[in-house]
Amino acid sequence: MPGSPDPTDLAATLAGPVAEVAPRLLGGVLRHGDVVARVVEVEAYAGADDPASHAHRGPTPRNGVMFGPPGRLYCYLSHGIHVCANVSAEADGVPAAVLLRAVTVVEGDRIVRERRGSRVAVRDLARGPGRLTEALGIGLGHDGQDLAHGLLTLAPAPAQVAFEAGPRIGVRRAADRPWRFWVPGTPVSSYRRHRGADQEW
DNA sequence: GCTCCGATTATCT
DNA sequence: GATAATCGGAGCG
Repeated sequence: MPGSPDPTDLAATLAGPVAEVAPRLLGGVLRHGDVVARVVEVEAYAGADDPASHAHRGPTPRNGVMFGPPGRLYCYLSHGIHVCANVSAEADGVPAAVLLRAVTVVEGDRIVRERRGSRVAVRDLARGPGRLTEALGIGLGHDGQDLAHGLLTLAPAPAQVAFEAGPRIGVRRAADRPWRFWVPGTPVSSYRRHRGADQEW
């Protein structure tokens, strides 16, 4: 169907410059089996021009998905223990990804509780990239998965939701680049500057 | 090989 | 607010 692009087409939604398309994922629906959650916080990571990005120095075995087509899941292990989940962006061959930092659980609360613990505060169920993947049951085995079909999917919101922007959390380089986006009034991470963060911009 | 160091989190003061 | 835990990658020689 020619004309205006389908806003619910994940790959088309993510095909543009990552800092522009990242906030479009806010309000989107992330689903893994019976667990459904709404995306409320993301960060944009680009390629050679973004020194904070894994793809900054070119492709490696780990970051390969960032160089592939948009709409795939890029999973990596952080600090030896935490899995972080990203969605690849920009055209096939151009490295970029959107880090999923926080979601709010819409359905499947019981399953999430089994994974995260019954005593965890509601606001901490999936606030933070490591907690998010634990809550959704996302692991390194999901690296490279197409999020348009299957058990694990991401459906963009039909229309852009209101959002705010600020610097990315915990990055040493390009520390002032305002590439974190979140939905006001939802539980998101509190900002932490990296110790000895570079000046840039 | 070998070293350095996190796109984090839980726990402490 | 500050810091330890923890280990796979990336960078370098």
